[in-house]
Formats: sequence, C-alpha cells, structure tokens
Amino acid sequence: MRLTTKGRFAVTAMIDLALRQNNGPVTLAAISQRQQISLSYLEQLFGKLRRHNLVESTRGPGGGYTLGRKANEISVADIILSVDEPIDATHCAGKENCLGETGRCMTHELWTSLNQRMIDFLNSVNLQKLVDDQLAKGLQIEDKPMIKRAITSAPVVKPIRVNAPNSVFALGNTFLKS
Amino acid sequence: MRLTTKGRFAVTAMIDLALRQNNGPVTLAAISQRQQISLSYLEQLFGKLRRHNLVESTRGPGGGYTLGRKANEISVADIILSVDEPIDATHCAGKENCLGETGRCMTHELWTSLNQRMIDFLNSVNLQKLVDDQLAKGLQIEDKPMIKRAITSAPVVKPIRVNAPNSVFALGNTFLKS
DNA sequence: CTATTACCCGACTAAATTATTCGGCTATGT
DNA sequence: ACATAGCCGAATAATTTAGTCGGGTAATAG
Repeated sequence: MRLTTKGRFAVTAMIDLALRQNNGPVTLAAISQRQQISLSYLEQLFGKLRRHNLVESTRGPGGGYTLGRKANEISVADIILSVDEPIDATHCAGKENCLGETGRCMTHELWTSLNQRMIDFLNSVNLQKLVDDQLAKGLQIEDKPMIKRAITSAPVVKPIRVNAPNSVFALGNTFLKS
Repeated sequence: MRLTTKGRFAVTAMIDLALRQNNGPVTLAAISQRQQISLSYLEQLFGKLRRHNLVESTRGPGGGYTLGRKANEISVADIILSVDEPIDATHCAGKENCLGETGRCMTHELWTSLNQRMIDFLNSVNLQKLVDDQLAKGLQIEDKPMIKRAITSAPVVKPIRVNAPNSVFALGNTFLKS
C-alpha cells in the first residue's frame, strides 16, 4: 500500500461521483471541471477503477460513469489499491535470500504486518461514510438540470496546473507538534 | 502524510539502530550493509532525523548514531513525517479560493480528517513495539565484538541496486481478494 | 445516416520524487 | 598525524506522477 496524490485524486473523484449517483451517469468532463483534475488523467484512473469493477461506464451522449456497487461497499483501500497497482514488495523483492548479516531482511514480516494494519484501517472507511461527511458539512449539489448547455456560458476553466508537489496526506506534521 | 519507500527505509534503519542501542553508537556504514541501503542516502535521511531530534550523532572513531529518546517514545509517524517533510497540502494548496461550482474544494476537510486518522494510527505504533516484534521472531543480533576488524574479511557487499520500484507498503492487494 | 457525445486507449512528454554517487570538509579518538 | 565517521551540497539516473495528444469506438439524437 502506498499513499500518494494519485490515490487521493482517485478518492476525490469517486466521492464526486458518489455524490451524484441519483442523476444518472456522471461524465469525466464534469468531474474534471469540479475537481480540477485533468480529463485524460481521470480517464487513466477510471480505466483502472473500471477494470477493478469499482465503476461502470455508459457510452454515448448522456453516458458517463456510475458506481460499480453500493457506496458503502467501496472502501478507500479498494480505490487506492486499484489505481496504485502495487505489484511488488519488501525491498528484497520476492527472493528470500536477502540475508544480510542480521537474521535475514527484517523488512519482510515487518512491512507485511504494518501494511496489513494500514489496509485494515483504510478498508474500514467506505465511500458512503465520506459522502455522508460531505453532506453533513452542508455541501450543495447542483441538481444538474441536464440542460443542453448554453455553450458560450461555460468559461472552460482550463484545469490550471497547480503543480501539485506530490503530497498526499501531506499536511501532517503540524499535528505532531503536540 | 505520505507513505513511500523513503519513509520505509527510514523506519527500517531506525529499527536496525534501536536493536543495537546497547553496544554504543551505531554507524551508518553498518546499517548500510545490513539493510542494503546506500550510505549517502542514509546520511540524507539521518540528517533529517537528527534535525527532528529522533537521533543523536557522535563524531569520530567509535562514533555513530544513537536514539534521541527512548524507543517507546518514538512513533512510526514521527519517523515518516521527519523524512517526508510534507510541507503542503490539499491540492488547492493553501488558498481557500478553490471553489469549483460545487461547495468549494471538498478535499480540504476531507483529507485533513483522513490524514489525521492515519497519523493517529501510525502514532500508536512505536519503535519499541517493532523492536519487540523482531526479537520475538527470534532475530539474532551479533554482539558486535567491537573488533578492530579483519580488513580483508568483509567482502564489501556493494549495495546492489535492487531497483526498488517505489513501493512502500506495496504488497497489499492480495489482501483484498477476500 | 450522420453528427455529436463520451468512453477508450496507447504513446509521448514534463515535472517531481527517489535513490545513488561524488567530492570535500569537520570533529574526535588513538 | 591519521584514520574514523559524521556532515554537507551538488550532480545524476531511474521511476513515478501528472498531463497532453491523437486517434479510435459505442450509443444516441436529429
């Protein structure tokens, strides 16, 4: 398990999606504008999410993405693991022969267990909970009137490169001052 | 908070250090050999750990590093936050004006709270616990006889670039199959 | 049927991060 | 003095992240 901005983007997008499940499929273009994430990047992420059955796609006009299963059955861990494609492992990747002089590479057991605890935790937080949090905070959802759109009205807010210095969960150390 | 191999290296090194506190200062060269981490990289990491008072250094022959405080007073979060120097934040970095069309950038509150939970968790795991785990697993520590070293005996196992595909906590998805 | 919508996909790129190397300098114990 | 071992900064390669581009294909609306 790895926690980076990538995973955060995915979770953010999934929340945006979950918040609007009622009005039918949600388009990536809309998520892109609302969350300021580049469209093509979203496409890449949703490609993975779809392959992991977390979302389903509907093509053509009026199409978009819908949740692959109920929001309370999708955990944060599901999302992050989908886009991060972890694959490998403990530094001493795979091969057990990583014995230094100590009792062979400590990392094996150590990180698998710590990793497991992380996953357990992130598995305990599901999309529905996050959605409820947002709603509780008084988030207003424009009931997307499905208007055929007055073309000139949308200023096309080109997702400004905020040049995000890869920093997921990257607030943090203020909390430790205590 | 971000979880990457970088933080994992730091934690691994700190465990190695904690395991050998009795025999006086531990040298980075020794950690480098045992844990297969490049010396200069360790120097960078320990520079940060020292600035955060997690370790103390002793220079000159017989020198090395010692823990800055007791092992049970150093949490995994302390270590990771020390080397990751998070600095910033919520995509819409700092400026509150990131209001899309929705109720301004959801990420703010969302990630601060999820982040906080992560930190709480990693704060609950301290070095001593990890050391005990290792010892419980029957790890043998060579009682570093402080020999002046038979120079030719050490084969100088040049830390082979295992080309770690940045993957902290990167086992993971096998666990989700359930 | 044809145009538009919106998903799909692969390759290419820029920027950032990660990991390592190099070179020199400083403190300290023998 | 001399070897040890921390300190430090700059340069570098590999990888990952984030975004762009250019083309597809399915489905719908007209």
